[in-house]
Amino acid sequence: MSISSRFTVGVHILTLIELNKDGISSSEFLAGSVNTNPSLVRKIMGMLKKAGLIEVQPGIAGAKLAKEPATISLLDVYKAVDVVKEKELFSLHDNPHPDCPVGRNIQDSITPILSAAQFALEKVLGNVTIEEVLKDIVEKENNNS
Amino acid sequence: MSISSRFTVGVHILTLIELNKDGISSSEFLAGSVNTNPSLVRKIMGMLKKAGLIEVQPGIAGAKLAKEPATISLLDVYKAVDVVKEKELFSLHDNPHPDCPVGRNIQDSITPILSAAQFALEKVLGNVTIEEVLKDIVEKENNNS
DNA sequence: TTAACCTGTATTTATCTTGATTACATGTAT
DNA sequence: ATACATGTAATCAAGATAAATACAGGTTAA
Repeated sequence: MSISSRFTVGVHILTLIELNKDGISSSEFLAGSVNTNPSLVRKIMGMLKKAGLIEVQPGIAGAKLAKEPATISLLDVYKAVDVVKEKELFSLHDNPHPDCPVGRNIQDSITPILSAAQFALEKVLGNVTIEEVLKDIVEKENNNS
Repeated sequence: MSISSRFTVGVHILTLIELNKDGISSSEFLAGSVNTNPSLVRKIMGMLKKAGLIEVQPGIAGAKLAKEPATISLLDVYKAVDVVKEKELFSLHDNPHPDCPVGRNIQDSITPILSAAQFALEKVLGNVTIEEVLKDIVEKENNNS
């Protein structure tokens, strides 16, 4: 199992909007770069908008970042597109048997560990911004020219 | 999306095998505590056996840990039951468009970040052992008696 | 040896999530 | 009024999970 590509697509979208800041980033334009359909892009754009990361208006082509790219972390995107519910990255098996010492305590025992693991993952994502991703891409471009 | 309960069920199974070390931990016994069916338990037991974490023999009832519980980490279990493939916790969207600077570089740019995040998660799991989980459960039992 | 019981493994099925696709209502601009 | 964009819902196929069933093969005890 893996985390929905909505997350990485969201990062892709935000990065491209910033790179194309002087142009018009319509859902069709973005979908072309991601290689998916405009509807999915609009759906993700809706989530990013709701989270206050981009500005889009009905009827008007193009999206812009709502904040400086240096202030948007990958964690912001991760949470915006709702790929993993709070404290639910790991699934527990329901209704372990209460007559067994392990059964009646295992969930309380391991939940903090699982939360810590999830938090460690999120912390890494929180330390990287859209600006850094874009800068890295620009560098890669320069090295290959 | 969430990570299959095979992982947490695996932890449950190993912990109970150790707690019940003087008894016989058959698949039916374990399934009763987990509250699932013996077939699923045997399937997971097969994975744990393959990973060298438990000892089971065809036809002979009961499983035993193959190593000291202090030497089995949750990361060992996580890898044994194969819930997340190597470097594939996050999914990337296939075939971004090569004519776009973002499209042709985004995957190389964010893959190291995603790997780092996944590694951070795994590190937390690697720092907790079955022995610690069992000890915590025993403590919880004592506090509630 | 026979009967009872266990593990190992395959298959089937229902359920859920994802992502692709289509459709269309609503908003904007020329 | 026409053309085009966003917002959103509905549908669909594909893939994964876990429950359930079945049975082959191994072991033990009577």
